[in-house]
Amino acid sequence: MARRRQAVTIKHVAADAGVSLQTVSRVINNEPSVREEMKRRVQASIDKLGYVPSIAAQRMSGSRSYLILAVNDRDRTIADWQARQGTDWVDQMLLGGMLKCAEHGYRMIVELVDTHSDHVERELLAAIAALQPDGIILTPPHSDNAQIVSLLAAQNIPFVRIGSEEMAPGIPVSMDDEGSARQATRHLIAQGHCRIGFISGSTEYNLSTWRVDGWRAAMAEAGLAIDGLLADGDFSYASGQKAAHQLLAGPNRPTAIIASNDQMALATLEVARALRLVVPEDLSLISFDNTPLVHFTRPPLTAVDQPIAMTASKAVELIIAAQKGDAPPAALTVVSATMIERESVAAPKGGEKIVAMRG
Amino acid sequence: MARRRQAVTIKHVAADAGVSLQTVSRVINNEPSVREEMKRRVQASIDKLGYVPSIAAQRMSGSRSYLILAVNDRDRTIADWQARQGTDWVDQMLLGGMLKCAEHGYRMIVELVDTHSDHVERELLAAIAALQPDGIILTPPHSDNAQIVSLLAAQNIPFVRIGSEEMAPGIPVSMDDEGSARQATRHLIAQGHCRIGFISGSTEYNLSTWRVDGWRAAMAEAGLAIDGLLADGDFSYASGQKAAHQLLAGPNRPTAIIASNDQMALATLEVARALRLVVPEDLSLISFDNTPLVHFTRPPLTAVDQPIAMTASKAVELIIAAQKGDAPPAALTVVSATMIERESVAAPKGGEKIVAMRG
DNA sequence: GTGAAAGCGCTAACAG
DNA sequence: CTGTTAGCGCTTTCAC
Repeated sequence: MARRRQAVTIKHVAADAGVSLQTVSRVINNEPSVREEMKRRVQASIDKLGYVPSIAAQRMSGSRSYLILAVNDRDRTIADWQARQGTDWVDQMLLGGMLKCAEHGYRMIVELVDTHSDHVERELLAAIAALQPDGIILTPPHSDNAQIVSLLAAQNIPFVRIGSEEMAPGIPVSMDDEGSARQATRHLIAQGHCRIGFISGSTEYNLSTWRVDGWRAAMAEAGLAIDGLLADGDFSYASGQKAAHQLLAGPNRPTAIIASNDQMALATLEVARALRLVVPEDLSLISFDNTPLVHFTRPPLTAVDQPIAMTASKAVELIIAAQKGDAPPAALTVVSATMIERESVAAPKGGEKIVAMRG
Repeated sequence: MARRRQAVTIKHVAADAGVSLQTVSRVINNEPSVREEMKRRVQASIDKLGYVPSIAAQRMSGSRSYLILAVNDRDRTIADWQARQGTDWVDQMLLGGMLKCAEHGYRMIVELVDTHSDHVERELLAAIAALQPDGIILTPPHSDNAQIVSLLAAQNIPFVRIGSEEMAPGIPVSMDDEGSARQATRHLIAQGHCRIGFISGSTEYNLSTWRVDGWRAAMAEAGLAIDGLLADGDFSYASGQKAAHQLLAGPNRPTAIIASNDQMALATLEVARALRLVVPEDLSLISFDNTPLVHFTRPPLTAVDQPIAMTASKAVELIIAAQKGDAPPAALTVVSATMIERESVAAPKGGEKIVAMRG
């Protein structure tokens, strides 16, 4: 392949505008110390020649690379892509993150990294060395991986930890998992439910714990018991089936269930159907994440939306700010989740409803 | 932000191994003219120091950037991401393309470009100037956009046109739309269907035409009439509703329908339900693309899978080969699609079946 | 086969 | 405010 060179460089612009390279550079980087008239003149040449700075050259000379790495868990991401069940985490990251990047002349590069492997360090370091990104966005379960976090801190590279609340190095951005779990639980309580089951997610993810905590808190504040109402899952469909069975097959079953993700909610729906329980008449159901599949179930699921796009967008903003030298936010950044009401929730049958209405 | 420099550079490796920069460079690029022993010695230092070449520096000195651009239509892509209906085109591109890139030390960057706008050229040129990618993957409808194609050809940059069959500049890779439409139609004919309706896609996409052609060809080879059996859609749900209505509401309606994408198939399913037609008993249905939603409909849809991951992977291979100087394939590269059978197809009721069985 | 020199496009540091 | 100088890390000549 022929060796391609930059078609039009800063030199051409400088020559065309009759100024030094430096002045052009200053205009490009929007530095204050340039006269308006100069600025205009240079900008005219830039537009005329269609000049665009080479990020490789910019990076070389020690400034920004205009690259932000979005680091996702390799196994889970690939599994999701292959399963084709509609999990659109990466798309939502791109939607929020890439578009925000574009606004500022940055690009987002998706990078897959094994959380588990003993060569996490090597993988990450290699990506950093190769790309020299201006910032890194960590997603669960990386966000609270001590090894990764300390490595990044040592590299002195701005990074955001999505879905984290730990005040470790890097900027944590929470998606308010506990709050939204509480909100969902309260919603069911307000409908008159007293026995509300909860299916938890993989303990590898801290957000699993927070979601359980939110449910627990809401139940407690309403003075409701939770014995036998918590079932363990791991986000997989199979684990959801098992958990739903455990919750629904016995006596004194819950009148409502919250599942920690959509796959497990789907599983619960199937188990309910098999048990001849009609949703929402016999069983109300709320799921977490609000991935595309919630539209297609019968009935469509009321779900807590995981605000990934918004969070990714926020993460990019925080990184660009950090890059500019701004201090990170003092308080935890929280992007709040909202619950999308569909058709899987109703008041419970029978007396419970009345009790609640009186209360 | 502190100015970050490459932690370990080629210099460190050279010093450690006691050789010149040049030799290290040769080892990195796997050039033949290095003695085995030297190579081993240098490699040992590389491993020891954890050296990874800086892509920016490599790019600067005129060699590869190890970056491949995957160019998608901005409006459509963003609309899909926002709609959250499970369209996973980008994911599948990443699955196939990014993983193949990783095998060769490349990265894939997703880029969104407006097909329509008058500044397509500027957008693309800007991306090329900024990133200096080693290759570009064009997706429909860009793949047959003459403006884009000639621009890229002029840039002397290897590019693949996915979903194209035109022998224009760049390397076309077909997903065999006509062939798979023919296959789907034949499948229905083999089940005994004689009146097979077809809902076409947006004419902005050439593949829409090919899919129609495949259906037409299969109908013709079976000696079946197609009058009143073709309805125009544009890939949207709404257009699918309209087309399905047109096909199903009149007299002498088809016993089977092929929709040019999943959204329109979904719409057809709803229209059929409204018309009290049971799928597949009263109406067989085959859709195109096989996006996640096909799992979740009632019944799950038999669908022609669009082999995006495989195609993206192939595209990356072709670009890397071109980059190395290999000649592009002489013949059109075809990644064949397969039909995934689910539960939306059955033999038609009544006489038609018998006729077909006799034939 | 290996090494030394030059330069890719840009910016940081310093002059003026 | 603007221009000059010196690299950034690497690969390409070209010598040896």
